Amino acid sequence: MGKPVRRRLRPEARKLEIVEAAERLLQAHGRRVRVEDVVREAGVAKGTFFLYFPSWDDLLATVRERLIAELDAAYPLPTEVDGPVDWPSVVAGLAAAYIDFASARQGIGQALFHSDFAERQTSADNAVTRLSAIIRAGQEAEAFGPVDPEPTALLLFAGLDEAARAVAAGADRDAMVAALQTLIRRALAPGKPEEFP
Amino acid sequence: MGKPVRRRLRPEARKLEIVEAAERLLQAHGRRVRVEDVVREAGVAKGTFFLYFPSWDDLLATVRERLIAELDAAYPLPTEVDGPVDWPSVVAGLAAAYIDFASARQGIGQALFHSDFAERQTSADNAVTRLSAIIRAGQEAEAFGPVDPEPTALLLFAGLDEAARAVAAGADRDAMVAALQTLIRRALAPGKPEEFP
Amino acid sequence: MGKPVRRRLRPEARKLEIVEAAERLLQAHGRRVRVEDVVREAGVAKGTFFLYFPSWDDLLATVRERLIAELDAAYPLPTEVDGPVDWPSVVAGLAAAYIDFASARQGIGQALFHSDFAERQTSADNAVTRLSAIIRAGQEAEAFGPVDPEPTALLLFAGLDEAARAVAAGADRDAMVAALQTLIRRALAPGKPEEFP
Amino acid sequence: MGKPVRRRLRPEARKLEIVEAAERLLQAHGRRVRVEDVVREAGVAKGTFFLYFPSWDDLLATVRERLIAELDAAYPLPTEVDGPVDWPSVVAGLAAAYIDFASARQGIGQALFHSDFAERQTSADNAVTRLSAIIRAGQEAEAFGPVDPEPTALLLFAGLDEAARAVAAGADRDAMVAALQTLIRRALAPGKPEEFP
DNA sequence: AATGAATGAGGTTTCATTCAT
DNA sequence: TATGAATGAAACCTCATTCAT
Repeated sequence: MGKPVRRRLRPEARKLEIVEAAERLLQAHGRRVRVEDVVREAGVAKGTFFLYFPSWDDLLATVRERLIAELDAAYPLPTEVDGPVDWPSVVAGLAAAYIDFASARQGIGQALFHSDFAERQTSADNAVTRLSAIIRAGQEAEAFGPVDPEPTALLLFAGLDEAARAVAAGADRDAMVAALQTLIRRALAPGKPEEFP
Repeated sequence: MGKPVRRRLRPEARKLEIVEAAERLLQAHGRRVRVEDVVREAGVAKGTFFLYFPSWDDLLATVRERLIAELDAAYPLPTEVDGPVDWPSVVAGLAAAYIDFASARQGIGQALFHSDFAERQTSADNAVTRLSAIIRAGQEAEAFGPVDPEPTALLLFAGLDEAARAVAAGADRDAMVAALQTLIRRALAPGKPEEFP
Repeated sequence: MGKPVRRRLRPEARKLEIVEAAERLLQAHGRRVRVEDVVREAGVAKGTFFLYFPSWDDLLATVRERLIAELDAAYPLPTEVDGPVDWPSVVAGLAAAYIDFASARQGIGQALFHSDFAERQTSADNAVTRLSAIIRAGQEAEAFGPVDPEPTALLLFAGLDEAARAVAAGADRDAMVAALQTLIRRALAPGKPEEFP
Repeated sequence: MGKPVRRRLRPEARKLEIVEAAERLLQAHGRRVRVEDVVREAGVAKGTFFLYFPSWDDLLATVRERLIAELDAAYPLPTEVDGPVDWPSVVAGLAAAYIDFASARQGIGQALFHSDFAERQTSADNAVTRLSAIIRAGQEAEAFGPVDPEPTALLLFAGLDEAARAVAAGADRDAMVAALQTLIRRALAPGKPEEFP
């Protein structure tokens, strides 16, 4: 009721409002969110959306960048730290943190990584790359066994992702975290292949 | 006058033709397949499709059931076999087999498990259940360590699924299988938790 | 008032209804006509339009083909006729006929030949080609002078087109026809170049 | 801090900058040019455009006036010259000049004369009026035959326009000019109607 | 006088589903 | 049982014009 007032904002502020509106909706409804929904949530006209995002995919790309930046900021790699690193603990800690982070952003993850958008992206697969870097670092420190880093990182990350989804869907978070940490410990434990039957 | 012959088939036969046409197309084109495509491939009219499948989702459900049945048939649980089972080898063999099975059906998997359809299903998660049953059986035979069967099965299955996708997308199949088998061996190896740092 | 009845027609009949509706509107409003207008005029749903014409351009292409076919049918080339042809009279007659034909279809002509659609077409320029064929035929019969057929046909056709537009816009039809016939007679009259100062 | 300097110009100067920017773009891209493009090229804000031109059509009207003025300045009527005028040569010269002038401004011509804008204008048809004045003058000097000046001017101008378009589109300029000059010579040649079969 | 953020009606196209035949 | 013509609700995107600053 009452005509919507035309609020004039600085471009970055307006763009941010739209992205945040989109994130709220994506979080709640995942892939199903449409431009129409976002502009209603953000309280702007349809044209305003396309003023800041030439296409829907550009919005998703922006959300994706923000998500990755947020993740990077929250859980920086311990590589740079001086002194010996307790790699098993680091990885276990990251795993728990990732589950909490990703399960709280399940809808966004779905829209970004399990949609047509994902197919169109030539994903740098940052998360997997990160994980395989950690595995290599741990191997160099002789904290981890001689597993093949890239495929193993891919497999473990799939587990991480699935765990987050399960937690978001209502699974027991603590059991999930425990299982994941056990899995990772065993997967990366030092020891020769033949010691594992 | 060139009027196409309307073949009158027994309902199950007609339904089967449609499902098989759908499977061929889903295999090739995944989520992108439309009703239009299926009826053309099956050589039936559009209305006929909805005669046998009240909605598109019902078709996918049927495809899903068949896929699971096929998997069950191809890789029956070794539980029933008499005599001692070499659990590690069984699991390793199943892993390789599953990758080959699923990577050859990547399009179907995408349409079934990574689409809006998947969301609407209250998946019984048969495959995960199967895997956790195997883990339990191995544990009873003291071939596997004391991991939590359900979550571990979920995580390992996520890895299996991702491995199949990667192979379908062109990754090195043998490296993938090797990494997966190593992961599973280590994950399920006997031994107390404290032996894994 | 009252829900629109769903009339089921044979595809050709329905397609024809849509084309004819489009022609009526194009005739009246030229380039301004939109899909929305056509479906309202034809009394069909929007989807029905795209059932028969994959895109708006396909409709225009169909209208174009019909227009050219109609023109060809109405004014067949006299080339095939036995016996000597009175070329000047033939051309004069065609000119008058073309003006009447095209001025009665001005809106359609605009939509087809003076719009973005025209730019997208690699026009075979049928009308100009026809005219230059006539000029060549008349030259072979020594009824016309030694003008360059192609460019001359292009120029004369531009005159024809403009004349039709002027008549459609309200100009004196008879004066226009007379001027055009005079122009053509003089343009094609036998005689060497130097006889024209 | 990098804030762009707002140049305060006399209104006519600012308006001129916009028009010239528009002309450059129209020349290059014809009908496709948008307000957005013009303001970027002119280096002004969008609102400024509408300060000087109440609507897009007003810009086009201004461009049109300038185009006609430029044409008038470049090729003044020889009417005012003392002494006998070689009318055929004058017209032939004008024809060649017009083709070169117009083909070099094809994009502008398209935007002005073959667009929705053209429809909305009640064109004074200056160019045609000019041409018919020349024909009358030549007739008074008994250099031209007894053709109807207005319609003939309209038809010949259509030819001129089409020739320019063809040349801009890549046709052989010299052949086009020659054909046009021949056409005009023959169209206006002295002689009674009955001498042309 | 000048800016540029904001608007929103309007345009084409897609496709699961319906229903007259 | 079978057909396939018909539907219409979305979906994304454009751009001349407005107006708060």
